[in-house]
Amino acid sequence: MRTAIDEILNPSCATCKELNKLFCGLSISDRDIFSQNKRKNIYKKGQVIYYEGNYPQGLFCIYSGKIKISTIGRKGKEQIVKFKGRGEVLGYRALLNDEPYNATATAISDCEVCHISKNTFLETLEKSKNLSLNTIRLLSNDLKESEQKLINLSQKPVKERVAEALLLLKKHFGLEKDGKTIEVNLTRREIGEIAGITTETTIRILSELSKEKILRLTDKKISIMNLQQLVKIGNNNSNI
Amino acid sequence: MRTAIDEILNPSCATCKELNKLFCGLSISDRDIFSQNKRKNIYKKGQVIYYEGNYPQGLFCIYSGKIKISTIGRKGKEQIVKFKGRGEVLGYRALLNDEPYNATATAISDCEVCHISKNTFLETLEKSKNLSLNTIRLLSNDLKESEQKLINLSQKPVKERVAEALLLLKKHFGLEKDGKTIEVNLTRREIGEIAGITTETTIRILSELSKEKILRLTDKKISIMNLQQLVKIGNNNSNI
DNA sequence: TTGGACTTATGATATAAATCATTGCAATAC
DNA sequence: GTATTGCAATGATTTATATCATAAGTCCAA
Repeated sequence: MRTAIDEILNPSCATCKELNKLFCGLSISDRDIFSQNKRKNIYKKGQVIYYEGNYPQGLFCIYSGKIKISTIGRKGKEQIVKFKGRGEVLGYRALLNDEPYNATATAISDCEVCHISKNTFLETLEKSKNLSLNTIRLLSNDLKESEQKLINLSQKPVKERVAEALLLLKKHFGLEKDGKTIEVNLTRREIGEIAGITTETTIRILSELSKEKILRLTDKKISIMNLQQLVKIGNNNSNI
Repeated sequence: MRTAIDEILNPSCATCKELNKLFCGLSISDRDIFSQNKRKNIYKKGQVIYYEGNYPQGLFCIYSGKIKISTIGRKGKEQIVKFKGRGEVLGYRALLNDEPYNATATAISDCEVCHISKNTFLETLEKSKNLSLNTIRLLSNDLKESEQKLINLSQKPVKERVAEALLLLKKHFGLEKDGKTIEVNLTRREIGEIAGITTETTIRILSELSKEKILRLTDKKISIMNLQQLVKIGNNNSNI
């Protein structure tokens, strides 16, 4: 019988189910298979969950914490591809293609991450209609985001890209109780890595947005004082 | 009974099956359902198969010809996202998400394109394990290409992007019998739209590559005289 | 508590690529 | 046969952003 201690050490996948778009709608028995074949691991801020180029051994599920997915581009410059938070799954693209990861996953806060073995996942995928339909939904949504980002990143000037990066952070991490401050601590360099621009340019754009009263910068925290205007600058189609 | 005329007017999906990654491995009965619920249409070069922003009514399958997928970015500038050829399927991302197309599909040569209705596809997807696993493979492969393109497009200088665009064309459309000339006619503007750069810059880069004896430019045709060098410039990871 | 390693900040300079402008050429229309 | 349009080609100019340089503030470790 499962005790409260068990639940803390290795939480049941049922606990996560509302958060997790991949496993929702799965049968009890399928969820039990996942619960029994996974382990929860701890990653400290800055630690790496998986490295670009390595082969996936399974699927990762975030139980708590925040993770960035990034790759090394030109001249060793890091490019942040996306963020993942509580309840989200990572590493499935590489797992499904049976290919090396093409990006590195790094904890940007302390994290608890479950790991489901490759065989467990792939066998269940073969059996479960719901799981494969959920996977299709997840992938096609990722594809949409990636294709949209492609256009944005290659065609928008830096100010719009920074605005967009901030909106992305807001969408993904939410706001503090004040309803204005983005609930994440990132350096200027990391924000630049989302927008694909240099640190110096990022700093300049941020202070420009601050002078325009669109943002307020306090310590590492960024508060959105004029969301409407920021959205207008980012003029982005979806990340409000 | 199907006659030869039937086959020309509305070819059986069985005919395409080796080419088509989505339908391969499907049961006879599933393939018959597709065969019976589709129509083959003709599109002349330059005609549009579907428009960005419109809702999908079904799935398109290329029986013959070449199609470009593009979107309108900044300042009305067109960005070519990818190409599709014989046997390939298009429009599934939007169909699966039940969202508007986020790009426009245009014939770049005369085409025959089959159309399978939305319901037929989605119902079969619910029923057929093979179809959903194939869909997953297709999507995860698209996702990989899109994520890779993201890094390339945003970080590489124009010369590398042009080299890459040419390699992409070679991969997708192949070479003529001489083993050097790319089997497609595109304007300089269109090549620029693949690489995300202006027409003038494209022309300059192409003539530079021509001076370096890497390319030979004759009329609209582009011949790759030094593939090794072109790959080195594109230093791309996968599109050889 | 001092030194080192980051991070923010800002100015000066360099540079890649866009934009603007012109010309010639080939294909198509009148 | 001439006008018109679209594309290739190239030069001159502009502009956005990267790069280089410096300084001050902050965090952490020894």
